[in-house]
Amino acid sequence: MPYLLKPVPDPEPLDCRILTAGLELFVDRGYHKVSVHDIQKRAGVSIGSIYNHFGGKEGIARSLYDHLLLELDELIDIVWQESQGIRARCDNLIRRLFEFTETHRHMIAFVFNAKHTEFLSESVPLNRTAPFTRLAAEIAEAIERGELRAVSPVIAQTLIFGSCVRLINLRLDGAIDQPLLAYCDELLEIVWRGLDEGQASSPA
Amino acid sequence: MPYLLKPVPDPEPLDCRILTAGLELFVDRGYHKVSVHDIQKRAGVSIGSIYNHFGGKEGIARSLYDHLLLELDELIDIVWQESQGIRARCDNLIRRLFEFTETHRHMIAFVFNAKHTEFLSESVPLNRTAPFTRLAAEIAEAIERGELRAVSPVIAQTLIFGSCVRLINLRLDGAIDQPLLAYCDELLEIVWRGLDEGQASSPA
DNA sequence: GTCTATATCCAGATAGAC
DNA sequence: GTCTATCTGGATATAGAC
Repeated sequence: MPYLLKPVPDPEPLDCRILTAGLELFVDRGYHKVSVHDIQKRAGVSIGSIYNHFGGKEGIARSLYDHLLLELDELIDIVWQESQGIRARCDNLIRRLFEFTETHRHMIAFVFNAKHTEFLSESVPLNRTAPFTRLAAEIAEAIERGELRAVSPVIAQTLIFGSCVRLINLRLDGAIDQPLLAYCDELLEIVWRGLDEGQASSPA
Repeated sequence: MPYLLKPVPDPEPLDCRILTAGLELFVDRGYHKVSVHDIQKRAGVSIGSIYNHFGGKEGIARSLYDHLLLELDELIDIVWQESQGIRARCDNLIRRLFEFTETHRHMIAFVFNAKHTEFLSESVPLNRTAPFTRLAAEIAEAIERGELRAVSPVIAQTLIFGSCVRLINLRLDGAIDQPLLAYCDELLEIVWRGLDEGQASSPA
């Protein structure tokens, strides 16, 4: 199982191998161009095992989706404990996401660079999942508290995380050559310049 | 043929019916969940005709992609003639894109809300197509001329069009209830506040 | 639980009449 | 050029041995 936050256990169990194989193939080729046989082959297990564990291709994708969203939620927990104030917290989170984009490419790509509604029947769209609604709520509350300018929450969310996700997309699509961290400070400075209460300043 | 800028001819020719049917089905169900038979049925033509005109399903998608990008490029022509200065031009363009999102949903969705690399073999990724590289170049030049703050071009592009595209995505995914025009002024004000040379001001 | 071999289905593509 | 009928490949899913 592809862990974003925890180390992978050593003699990797069968279901982890299946998930890892699926993740890599889905991201590299696109979900619809991957067959169960491809996954079976790469994972080094039989078709029977795949159907036993996950019930088929979509089951693998759904398991990956659920798992990675859970890890994202845990990441937010960590970040929210580490930092205080909406700005520092968002900075921290975005910086980590940019890092993970380089170090855990497949996982970030599966979450941010795929259209899940096209292969997960009845899946909640990404922006209604727990981590995303949570971030949306945090930003809305920060606006109410006066930590950010009094703008529409949806606009603030778009500016802050939309631009972050957009950069991740561009990087994963090969449109940006440098690691995203190279742009992190600049991006955040501009975003907060647009959204900060008070005038454009940049306290760390 | 689904025209973004011109009216549709009245006794709609056969190849237009095919393209329109394909566009609607691709957007509503997702490319991979549409069969040539579905398109044939909805367009009211035979399979043979589809293969004659477009060579198959992918041919339809490619034709749509090429055509819509061309129309987007023409739209930029129009906008660039109508307005002067990077800010007014971007405002104008974004406003029109937001309008089209309401009035020409399928076309906007096909261009901005689909992963073309997943079904068009060897297709240029969206951000390397003519209209997008053109916009990127315009922004980079505006920065050089001093019309915008001296930031990395890729960041400025992300802020301006990334946030615009992101809002379109959210709207098309049903995450935003109001027409995007309701947010247009607010979005642009914040974006330019972050990017304008001189201090945050808002000349119409 | 894991495997191989096999069945079933359906999408993409073609052939050939009109 | 347009149509119907048909072929073929490949994917999902299952059956049944081990």
